[in-house]
Amino acid sequence: MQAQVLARPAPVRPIPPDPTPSLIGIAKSFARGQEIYGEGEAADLVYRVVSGAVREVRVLADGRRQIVDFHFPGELFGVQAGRVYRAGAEAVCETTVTVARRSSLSGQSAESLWGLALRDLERCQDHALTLGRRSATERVVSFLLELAERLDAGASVELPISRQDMADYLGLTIETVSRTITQLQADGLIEVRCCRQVLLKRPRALAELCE
Amino acid sequence: MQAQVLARPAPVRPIPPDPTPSLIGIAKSFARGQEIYGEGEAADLVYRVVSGAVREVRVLADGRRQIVDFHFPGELFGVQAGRVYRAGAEAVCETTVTVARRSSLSGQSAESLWGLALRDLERCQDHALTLGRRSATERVVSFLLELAERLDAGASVELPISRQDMADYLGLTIETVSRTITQLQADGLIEVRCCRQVLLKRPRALAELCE
DNA sequence: CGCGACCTTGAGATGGCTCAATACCAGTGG
DNA sequence: CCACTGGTATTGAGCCATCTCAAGGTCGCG
Repeated sequence: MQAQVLARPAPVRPIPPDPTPSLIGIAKSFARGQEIYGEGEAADLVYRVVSGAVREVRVLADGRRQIVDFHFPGELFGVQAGRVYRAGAEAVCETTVTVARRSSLSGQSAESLWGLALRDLERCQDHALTLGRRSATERVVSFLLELAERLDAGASVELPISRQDMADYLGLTIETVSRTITQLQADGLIEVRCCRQVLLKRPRALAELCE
Repeated sequence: MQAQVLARPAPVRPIPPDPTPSLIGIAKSFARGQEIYGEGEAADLVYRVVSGAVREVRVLADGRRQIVDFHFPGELFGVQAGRVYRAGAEAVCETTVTVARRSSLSGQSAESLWGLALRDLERCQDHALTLGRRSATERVVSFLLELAERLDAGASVELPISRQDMADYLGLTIETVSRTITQLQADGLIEVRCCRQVLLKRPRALAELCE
């Protein structure tokens, strides 16, 4: 049985690393779990995470969920090719964003906007590889490593993300995620201080696990 | 046992629907299966399909393959955020493309390039939903429907794509793809004339199957 | 203290995988 | 013309990774 000191979402430091185009907008806050916009709504606004984290969600008619991406401080989201959001966006934890009209992007250089979309695309393709071809263990490990990198967290990762969100991102069930984490700990590869704080004890070995 | 009149790839009509930026380049042909560029190579060229079809492939160290996207006539591919291709590109069948230096894109408008990347991204997110949350039957059906639409093929889809490529795109094995198609035919939803030519007999029912 | 949200663990079921055999077709060479 | 080969597709049988269902634990909060 696992020690379970804290079931609250870990705070995410508001560090905008700003490789994205500057975008002035109105600040807005969302509570944990709150919807920022819904699938199918008119996509006339674009957003940028200031602090917290955002999930982009696609849902099937029968309720199956797939999180297609997370966004962390400094990142832009809500930009669409069409006039409607293809995925919903929700706050993963207490989150603040800035909002701007989409038209306010037109002044940006082609390079910067295009680069942003391309980076998202590449991350999505990595994700597709994970979903299509990796085992449960590989999925969880690659997720932890990706998160450590994106949050610039070193070896000690504070998960702003629940087991359910991990499962919905990784195409697994919550039970499988939980069991996998337990097993990784039993193997000495990670240490789970509390369920939202994970220490990557053997990053080299972890990286080898997923390729 | 299935009639199997033809195991050759179906030809893909060279119909560039040209919503993409005009891009003059040198024409080049590739044989079925031939590599156009490899994962990790310097990404200084961009390509456009003239006829045929192209697959973008990510491969794990142990050989597991995931096709992250297909490209059909008129579509651009090979554009990267970084300086290196993140996925390899291969000709699915006899294919001709035009090639240009990446720098030749800089004259294009922000809107058009950006829109292209965003469309690819949205398709990739759909793909992630399929890989993460749909059953084998749903995957195959959504693939057939997507292909019918992208090839503008109506109800009679000529697959330029082998069972193995379908499997590698859908995150399944070739056996599962084959069994699924057999079952769809037994259910009267499709008719397989030869293994590369599929008739969607009840498109409505098929669409309902995957959402 | 009791409730609700979240997480873990166990036992059994199952969808898709693995391994193996067979079939079909195109091309090649005798 | 046939035999043979290699690439592709289909089918079957058994297995296993993950899912489902169910129970219990931990924490934060009213």
